[in-house]
Amino acid sequence: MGNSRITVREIARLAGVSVATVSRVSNGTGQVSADLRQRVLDAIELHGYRPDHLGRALAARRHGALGLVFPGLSGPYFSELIQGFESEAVPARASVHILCTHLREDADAQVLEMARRVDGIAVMGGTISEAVLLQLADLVPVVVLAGPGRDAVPSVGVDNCAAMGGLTRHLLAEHGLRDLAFVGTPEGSPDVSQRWAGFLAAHRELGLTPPTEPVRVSMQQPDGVLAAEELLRDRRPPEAIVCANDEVALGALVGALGRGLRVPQDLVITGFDDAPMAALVSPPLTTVRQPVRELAAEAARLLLRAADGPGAPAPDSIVLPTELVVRRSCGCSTATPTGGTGK
Amino acid sequence: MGNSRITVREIARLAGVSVATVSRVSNGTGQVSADLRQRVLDAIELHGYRPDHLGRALAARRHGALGLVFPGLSGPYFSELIQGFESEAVPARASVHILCTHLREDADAQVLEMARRVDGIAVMGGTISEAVLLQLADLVPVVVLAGPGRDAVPSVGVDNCAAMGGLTRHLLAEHGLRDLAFVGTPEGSPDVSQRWAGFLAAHRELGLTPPTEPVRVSMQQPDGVLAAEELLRDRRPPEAIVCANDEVALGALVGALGRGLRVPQDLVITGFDDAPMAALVSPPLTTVRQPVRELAAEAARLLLRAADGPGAPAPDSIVLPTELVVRRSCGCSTATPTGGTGK
DNA sequence: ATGGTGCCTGAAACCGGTTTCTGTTAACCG
DNA sequence: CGGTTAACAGAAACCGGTTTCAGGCACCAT
Repeated sequence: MGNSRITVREIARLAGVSVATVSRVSNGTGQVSADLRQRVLDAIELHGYRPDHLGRALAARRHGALGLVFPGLSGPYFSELIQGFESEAVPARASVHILCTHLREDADAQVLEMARRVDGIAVMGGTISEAVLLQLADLVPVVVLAGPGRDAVPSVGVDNCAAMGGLTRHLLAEHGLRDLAFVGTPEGSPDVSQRWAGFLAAHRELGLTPPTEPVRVSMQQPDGVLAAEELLRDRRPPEAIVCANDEVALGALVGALGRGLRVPQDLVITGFDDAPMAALVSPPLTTVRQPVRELAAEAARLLLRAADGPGAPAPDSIVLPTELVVRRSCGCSTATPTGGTGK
Repeated sequence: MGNSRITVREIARLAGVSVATVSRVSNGTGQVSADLRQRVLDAIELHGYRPDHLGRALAARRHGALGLVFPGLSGPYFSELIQGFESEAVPARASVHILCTHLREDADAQVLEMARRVDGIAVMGGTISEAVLLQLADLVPVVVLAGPGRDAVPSVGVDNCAAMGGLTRHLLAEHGLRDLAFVGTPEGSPDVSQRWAGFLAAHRELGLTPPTEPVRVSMQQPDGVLAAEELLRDRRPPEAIVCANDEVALGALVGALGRGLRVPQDLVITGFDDAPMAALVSPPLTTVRQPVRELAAEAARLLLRAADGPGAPAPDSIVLPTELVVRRSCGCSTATPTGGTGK
């Protein structure tokens, strides 16, 4: 490991100035004569001085870091999320702490612990209890990602209910399908809960009877395979499988193809998210595009702003638009006009 | 946002003791009489005092955080990696900073910046240049994950070359296949590079001629679909597609099934990693199991130890064993004896 | 010459903890 | 009872920066 740390006082001594002057030069704040500035810069350069992050953070009472909390990361969704978040955080010189609670029991304690190390936290909806969320919001600016906000906690998300409603209507009205299964666990996250609600609402709007229960599985690709097997083993399989996200849909697709079924002729499958794979599988997946990156970027922006000015940061909730992406897995032959479901 | 911060001095004043005593109580260090201890604990409890992380970190000259750097996160591999890393870091009360360089140009600067905020960094092999790696190692303990170490930089990984050699031999010798394609970009990461080397070596051992070039694609599922299409469009498609990881293999499988081919009768496909999906698709994927979680956990342990005692931390490199997992996608009818390829 | 103004500069206080060092007190021992 | 020792408590220094505050100085107008 390298040379021991060099401090401001060290540089000050070497340049024959005060620490205040060194600080002013290294931050570009305040006025310093050209002469001294150069002496200081030379000393800094010569000894490779870099101000210590901790000292600086302590003085500024600011960590220069944002936190991101979600249940567990898997799949393209979280990848996009993190990238969107970083795209805002990094230019603001804030590092990103990630915590996946992954159903651990001590998740609450860990989130609270994180609150003491960052300037703001974005929490995926449904990750922590409401009580802890409020407790958290009392410590540090918080925004809920893809979930409902609270009084003092703004949220960033999309209108899942409307989006899934649009997709479901497409299947019911334009394709005349009647026997739809929904795969996903509404209790698992607000996202899925709203999508299930939209699925039900679309049925009722058209005077149809939706299935009473969703097929409850977790949200990853392997779970889609399992769901497909469960549904197709049935003596009376559904006409369509409406999946709560693309990953499950891809799993279902693999499961269906593996059983020798043709999609969409024998079975219609739809997803949600418009992951990169969705366009590439055959048949390409009908789904709903969600601006995940923008969602996360928006959350980061909100947090940075709140961390900057503690003055009435207007905890508005933000809803970004989605877009129905019609491809072939629903039975459409070619790209039909895709309708935006914004807000 | 909550009440303004309470400090040690505040608690000390309220409890009628010195700050030293408060510190001793809140850390459990040193001796404090039962009387004073109780007074302090009461004050702490009453005002909900939690020592400030920055102040503490500054005094300890230690961030209480580890960094994890990789090119970009996608798929189950990184998910496992992060979880393994966290499984060691969190109990040690260290938070995890994540940086995905994702081919950004300023990646070097960002990694260096991260070095000033953490006590140690694990870098995925091939993420940053060797020069920067050495520079980094001069600032903070570093370990290379899944890639070659340097003199002063220990590494944690598996013997990819031997593992892929074993898999390739299985296809060549036991299944009598002759025309194998390799999908993956050796230049992209040390991992793939070694797997390609193992693929070539197995051919030569058996006196066979390997293909001269791999099919160069990126390592995600959509890329596997593309690779399959490219290979199968050929007038003389290969007998088997050996993929550099499971994600690409799953993509290839989807691509092949989508074209109406039967696996393994018409085409053999193998993966690498043993992702959860690998066992669930049909046919289940023959692959190599890598202890990703343990790899990451080992890296975290190494870093924590190095951060603790700067005294000669023995930068040993660690190689964990892999296991050939034979399933049906290679043509084996049932689970045959699986041979461990350890070290 | 005098007073006012603005630019630089450095001493010192501050951020919020930990730790050393010194001093007091009580216990224990011969 | 005198002396050594251990336990305990607090003042002050320290970690490495930033920022306030006051002073010195040159320049200008009166």
